[in-house]
Amino acid sequence: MRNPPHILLVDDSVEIRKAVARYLEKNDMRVTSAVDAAQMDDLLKVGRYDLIVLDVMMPGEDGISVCRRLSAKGVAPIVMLTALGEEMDRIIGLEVGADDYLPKPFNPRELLARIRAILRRAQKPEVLAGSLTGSRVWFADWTLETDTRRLVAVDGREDVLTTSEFKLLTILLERPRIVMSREQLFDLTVGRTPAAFDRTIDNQISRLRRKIEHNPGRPKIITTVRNGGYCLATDVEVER
Amino acid sequence: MRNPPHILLVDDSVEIRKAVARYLEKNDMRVTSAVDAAQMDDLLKVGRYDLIVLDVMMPGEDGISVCRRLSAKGVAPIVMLTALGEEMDRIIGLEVGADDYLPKPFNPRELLARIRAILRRAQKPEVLAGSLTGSRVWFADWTLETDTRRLVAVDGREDVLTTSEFKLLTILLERPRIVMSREQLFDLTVGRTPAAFDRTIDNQISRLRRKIEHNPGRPKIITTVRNGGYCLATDVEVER
DNA sequence: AGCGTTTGTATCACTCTGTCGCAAAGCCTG
DNA sequence: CAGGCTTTGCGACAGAGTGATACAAACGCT
Repeated sequence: MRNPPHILLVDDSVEIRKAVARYLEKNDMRVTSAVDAAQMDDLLKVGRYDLIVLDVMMPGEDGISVCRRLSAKGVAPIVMLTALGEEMDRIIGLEVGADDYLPKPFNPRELLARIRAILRRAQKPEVLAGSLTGSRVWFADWTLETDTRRLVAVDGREDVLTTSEFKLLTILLERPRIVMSREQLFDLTVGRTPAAFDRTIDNQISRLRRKIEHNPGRPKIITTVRNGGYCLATDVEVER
Repeated sequence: MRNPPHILLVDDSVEIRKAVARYLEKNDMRVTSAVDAAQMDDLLKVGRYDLIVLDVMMPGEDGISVCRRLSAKGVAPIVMLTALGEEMDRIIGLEVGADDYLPKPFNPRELLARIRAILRRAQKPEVLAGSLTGSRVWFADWTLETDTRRLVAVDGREDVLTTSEFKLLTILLERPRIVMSREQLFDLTVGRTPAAFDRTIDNQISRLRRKIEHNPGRPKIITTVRNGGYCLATDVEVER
């Protein structure tokens, strides 16, 4: 996580925006505010936030709809602010994908505590999120130049990966030692959910192995996990 | 996450344990209960849980202390149950490292919702070898390369373990000299509770022994504990 | 449009793993 | 110590999962 966590606060009330922003800033957080969903979208286009605090009752697109939209994309964890009422049930039911909610009126201290709790939880996976763009990546005895998609071995051998081989390898390199299901890999490479019995990933892995494994029959870099998927079984170092 | 999430419930009241367990189980979760911190520690020694529900008021070590201890080790996310409704205590709960809290009396639906919210966020990617990831493990006269699942003997013999053999062995290596029941082993390898009379683990053990025991008929590394389970009967050393 | 390359689908052989069943081993009772 | 019961070990088998090949479709380049 970047040092002071950056909170995006969406609420139509000036008083609340001011009060919450001041309180959170006093407690080592950065706060950017938006009055409604439209303004929030503009901010999200250009910036990254660690957490979004979202009012349910807003003019224009309401908080529940916004929340459903955002959480599907997994932009950032979301805390909803709700007036006591029926909506709360829906939020508690998690149909919308919020990570927590707080009934109004709330104590800013409690908001702070909840934000911290969520950020703390979100911290772990953060490590994996780094993109490899424009870097050089070392793994096993290969170096991958991510801008040219060229693979260079320590012994001088070299090879160029195709687009999808590269994409697949990159995804694995970003998550070393983590078992990735075929479904996840398909999703991350193609961007869709695979049909049942789709063997595309198997094939891509097979082709990738032919290029990077010393002995493709006994793969050491990309291992198979039966009923699980595939796993990059080496350390990875990124040179920026 | 392993299939149905496994919840560890710690509360000294029988009624609460029963009610909560029944409700959560009805909603596709597995629940294991402990009456106090000591019993909880025993369970944590041999099993893995996706989330811990922890009562604050307990005889023996109290919930706050337990929570501080566990959250420092990052065993699992924690939901605290507190009888005290005042805000102060709630916040203390969160600052002590709980991931959420719920004031008693609570609606089981709400507990379920919060548990789901936390699990969704916590979804830890599966790692092949748990705490042994990326290391080399010495035991008996074998070395296990956790990267490649390769076993190398001092005399040069070597072998490659299958995914489930590897998983099983890893689990045992992480708990040397501790008797693990078939149920626990099944849980940790497959992620579910075994059906009655399931012989899967027996078989896996048998296959594992064929690979690692000098004389599989007289096993010295993995010993059988009648009516107990199996136990790794050697010292283990991990080389990073 | 024509060519080579890349990617998806179908298929077959092989491995892995859960289940079944029987035999062996362990335990208890008398 | 025999007999009966329970628990465990292990071989056999079948079904599912996976790797590799072959081929067809899609793509990109000239």
